[in-house]
Amino acid sequence: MATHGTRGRSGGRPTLEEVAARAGVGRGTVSRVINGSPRVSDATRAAVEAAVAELGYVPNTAARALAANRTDAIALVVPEPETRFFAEPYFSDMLKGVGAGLSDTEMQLLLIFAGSDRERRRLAQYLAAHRVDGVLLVSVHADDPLPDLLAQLEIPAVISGPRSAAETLTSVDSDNYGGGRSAVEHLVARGRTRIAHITGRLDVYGAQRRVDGYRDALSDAGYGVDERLIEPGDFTEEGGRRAMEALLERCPDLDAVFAGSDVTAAGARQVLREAGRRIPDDVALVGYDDSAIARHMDPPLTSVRQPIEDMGRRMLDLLLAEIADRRPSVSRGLERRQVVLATELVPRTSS
Amino acid sequence: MATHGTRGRSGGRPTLEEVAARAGVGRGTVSRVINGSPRVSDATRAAVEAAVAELGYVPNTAARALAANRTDAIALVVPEPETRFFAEPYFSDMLKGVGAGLSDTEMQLLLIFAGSDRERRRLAQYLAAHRVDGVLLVSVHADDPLPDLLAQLEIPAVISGPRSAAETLTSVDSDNYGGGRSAVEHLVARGRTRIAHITGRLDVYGAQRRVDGYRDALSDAGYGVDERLIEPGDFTEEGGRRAMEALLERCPDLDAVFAGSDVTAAGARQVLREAGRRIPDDVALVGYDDSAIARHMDPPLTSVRQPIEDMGRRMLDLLLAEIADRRPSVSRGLERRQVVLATELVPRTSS
DNA sequence: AGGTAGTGTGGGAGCGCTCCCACATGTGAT
DNA sequence: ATCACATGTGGGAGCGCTCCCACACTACCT
Repeated sequence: MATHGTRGRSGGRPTLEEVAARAGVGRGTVSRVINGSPRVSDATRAAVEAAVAELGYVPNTAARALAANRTDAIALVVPEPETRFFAEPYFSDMLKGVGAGLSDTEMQLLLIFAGSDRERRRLAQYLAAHRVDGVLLVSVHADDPLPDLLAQLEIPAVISGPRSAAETLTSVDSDNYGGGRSAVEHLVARGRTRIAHITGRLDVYGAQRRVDGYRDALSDAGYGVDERLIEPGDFTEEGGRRAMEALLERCPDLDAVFAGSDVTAAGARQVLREAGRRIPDDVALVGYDDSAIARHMDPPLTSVRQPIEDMGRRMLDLLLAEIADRRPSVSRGLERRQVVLATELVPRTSS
Repeated sequence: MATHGTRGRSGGRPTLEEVAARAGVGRGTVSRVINGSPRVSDATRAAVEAAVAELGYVPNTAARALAANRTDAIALVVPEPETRFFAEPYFSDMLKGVGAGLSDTEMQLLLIFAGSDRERRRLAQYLAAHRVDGVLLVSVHADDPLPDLLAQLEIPAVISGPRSAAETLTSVDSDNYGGGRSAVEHLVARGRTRIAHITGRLDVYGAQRRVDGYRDALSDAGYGVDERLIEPGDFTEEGGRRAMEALLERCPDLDAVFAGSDVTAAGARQVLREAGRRIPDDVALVGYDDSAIARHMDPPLTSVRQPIEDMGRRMLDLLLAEIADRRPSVSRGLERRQVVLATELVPRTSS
């Protein structure tokens, strides 16, 4: 009997070995049953399952992780301060989609914020320790080093919104170009001719694509693109206000505004109000995201809906597939996947 | 050379053994340095640290967890659907406090929602597998079985808001009784005499305590307690509306309302408006939580502030202490701790 | 000189799994 | 009967740590 190394465990949790003894089989067989291997006879499987139930056996994750070199956990990394995470419905919707997909799985989801430098260092450490099998990365800016770190560590990752047209990571995105187009086409159809655009942060690729859509739709409609009607914003309300003020001063004759986000639109709306412009009579307003704020705005805001929850779901599926492909089985260098989901314009009374 | 069990590791991450070889010391010594044991000479420590840096060594968490029987992770369990979590600033503030405290630590925080039955089963499984060293439990109702499960599994836990006066778990709470009192005292000082109360969910102990404070403050002020002025709510806006309607019908002469939460106050405000009562001229209104909504309400809402972020911080500290006390060292059955933090009335124009 | 502490240090044993080789045993084709 | 091959099964080895015992060495007392 080992008087050694028994370290205070007092008949604690049952182990595989104990289940095996109880079921009258070997350790390997129990492991096979637990992991759903088909190479077990029905009778044996039943016996093992009975033993598991009787003993209340629960696998020891640490031991499994050590032996199998995997963690059964993935991380949702948000390279933003927590405040933004809670303020923007984008993130919570995405989380909802991921969570829904995860509930069919044994996988555990970790939510990691990497807004500050300190948090980023922690994250780097965390990833270096391979404490997750894969990473979902949302809201990444063009110059973010995180994707490269992930690649270097050979950690499967899926990104929401490619960093550029040449993105190497698997990505899921909504059709920002099409979304931009549809907003403008809608305004054109409503008879607007002087359509301004307050962009999102231009170091976010999706924001650029919306601008592209805006330009092309205007060209296609036969209106030229007046560069003075384009003003950079940053997705925030304050940014929307500033941009709207600049636009109003520069082009007082504008009759429509396509804002880079609903929050931006809210900022623009305030300035328009203060300037005595009625919405939609004098100026039509279209937002982006179709978040709760759009429905509650006065007047309700026309907005371009992104299927964010679906995006989360798709990201998860792709990540799980990539993780599965790295497992002992064959590593058939998957082609890189870039999934793009359609957007949809939701018309309301602001336009 | 082992041709066996080498399982595809191709000069992967360095191990303790490799660091030891590099530094010219034994495995145990490296472990001691990594874990900050004082029983290492300065020269040896320096040599090991150099080797660690050169090799870029990062401890394998799974191996550590297996050998030491701990996970270096704690969970923040929210027994609510995710939607509520994002909707109520209470949770995000608490998360902020916990996160701040955690950044000084090696501990990892997991956010777990247990709103649905399915999620609760998953959680139970998760806890049974001892995948966390401790649990922070927020927003627990009186009949929740979770605390008992935790106790049975002998997992250290700290609860925000005791379930009753006889709470056995370590808890951190704000002074709900005092908060209730201060709201009423404030209204009395403002000359109000017919003060109604829309309660919170009464299966939440804190909501009961606010009622107690309300009653005692009224008694002390020399006004009796008119039971008809007390109407149960449930912390929601809709509940506030319903309660306010009932109150107005039953006691049209009321001149003040103390609501169980800011959101409830928002609901009450709507009904008061519709009934043609001016705030604060006809009816003074006081909320609870001092959330963002209080500042943005029209008119700005007087509210009782709870130091939620501090509460999160304190909960974390207590949990870490409890975890530390279970470690190999002496287990000196700590006295149960019930921490109560002060609340503060923030007067605004609604009263 | 002989104890008796206290420091550092090395390394064996073991944590509870997964992986995989070895070995049955059971088919069907030759 | 003989070989081939699939199907089940047991158990050794090893994942990378922590814990702790054993054994130096050094002091500092008797």
